[in-house]
Amino acid sequence: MPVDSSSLDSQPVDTSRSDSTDCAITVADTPMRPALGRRASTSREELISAALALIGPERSIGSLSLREISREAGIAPNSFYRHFKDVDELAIALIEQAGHALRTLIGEARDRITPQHSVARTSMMVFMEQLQSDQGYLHLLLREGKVGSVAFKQAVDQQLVSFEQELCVDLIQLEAAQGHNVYAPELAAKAITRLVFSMGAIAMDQPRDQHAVTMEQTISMIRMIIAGARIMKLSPKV
Amino acid sequence: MPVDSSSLDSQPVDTSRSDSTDCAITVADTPMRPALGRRASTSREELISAALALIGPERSIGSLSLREISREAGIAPNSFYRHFKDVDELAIALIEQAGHALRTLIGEARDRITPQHSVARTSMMVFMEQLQSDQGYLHLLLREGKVGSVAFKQAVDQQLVSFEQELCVDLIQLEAAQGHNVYAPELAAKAITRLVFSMGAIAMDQPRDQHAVTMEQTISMIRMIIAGARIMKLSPKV
DNA sequence: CCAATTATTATACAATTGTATATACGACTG
DNA sequence: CAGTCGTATATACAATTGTATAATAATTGG
Repeated sequence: MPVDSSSLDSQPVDTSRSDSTDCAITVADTPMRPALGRRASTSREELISAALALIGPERSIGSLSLREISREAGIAPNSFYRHFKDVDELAIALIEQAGHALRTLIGEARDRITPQHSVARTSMMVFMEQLQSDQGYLHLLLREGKVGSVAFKQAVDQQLVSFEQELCVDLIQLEAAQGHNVYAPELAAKAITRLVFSMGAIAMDQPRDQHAVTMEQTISMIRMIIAGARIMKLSPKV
Repeated sequence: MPVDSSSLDSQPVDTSRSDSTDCAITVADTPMRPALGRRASTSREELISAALALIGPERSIGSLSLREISREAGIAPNSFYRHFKDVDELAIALIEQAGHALRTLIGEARDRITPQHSVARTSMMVFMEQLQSDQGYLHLLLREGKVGSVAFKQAVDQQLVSFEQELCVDLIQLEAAQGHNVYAPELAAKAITRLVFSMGAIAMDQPRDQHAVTMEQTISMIRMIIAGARIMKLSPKV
């Protein structure tokens, strides 16, 4: 509980310009002046991509500070509040955006499924493609699922559930087309989804030349699940 | 970059005792005196359990500060350094302890496997038991796997790999005892392990009365994997 | 074109953090 | 008993954080 405090905030103390009655209204507005007052209002998206730019292998969303994000976005710390109540709120928006983008992508890929490449393989290929050309996004869903506020975790989970549901539909349809029928397709879809995300998270911490191996492993695992689900449809007791 | 600073640290400013030349050597050592100087050296374990006490649904290890942990352990912030270089180093120690404890527990449980209860069911029961009587520990391995420093993530992953290996041995043995033979048992074991941990993490964020459902779902998933692995042993093409 | 509104800013400040420094205590060694 | 060494502490401090306040500029509506 500091008693005395003449400490200034923000940038290094510049005694030449502070402590004067009118401190900000410098006469000649040099082009370098940070444009006090109003500015363009695209800041919301800028904040989101600033956060996206800051997260990395060792930085999770939860470890980002409001000031850090604002700094990266090039706005004053307090401007943050105009767009989000919290860092947490931004995090949730980010997750929703990531989930949506990724599902769109995988959805498009699934429309291109050919008889040569199974559902499993095609989906995994898109998934790993995304992982390698990490524009960001995928990281979020892979690793941030289990830490953070309740609201945040729910947001992540909701995205995963959406994946499960879409996969479930495809699974039933594609298996039917091959004359198969699976036991508890929603469970199989959940198992596959969670497994793929687990394995994806593993891949993220691997050197890139191991990705192919991990991908093949994952495809084998998916096949086990599908094969098992077919069998269990025929005789649920195992 | 504060220029002036007569601010004191720690507790609220007590002007009656600071700013004197000898500030700490109070004459009469009242029994309440915080025992300056040396103390028992069990502090390392105390720090670990202090950290364990602090983590919860909304607090991950990475969000704990050195000072917070020290406070909880009842030692001075700087004493922390005598035991760990970092909070990260403590986190790794904690993970290793958790993994060891849990594997011991599940190992014991597997020795009690009966023909009535499958491997899957027995292991899951122990797992969920641990989850419910959350003495801590399990949380760590379930949710902290993918955020934090590289070293930390490796430590968590190493524990999971140990689980996989033990499960793999059991899997081969128990399947053989039933006259079965599985395809790529190490992959099946990995799939099961990762799935169980994923589902466990889901359960942690659920109300307790849903645990039974989640557990049954997980067991079904495990059966799919095992059934699939059996089939694929017979004809690897699916 | 002026007033009201709104978005953005600068400044401030208490809290907290990690760590540097010096000091105090206890236990062992002689 | 004295020395000294490892372990703990108190104090200090700069950095950073979240947020409160008030000022300022752009936009909008009349």
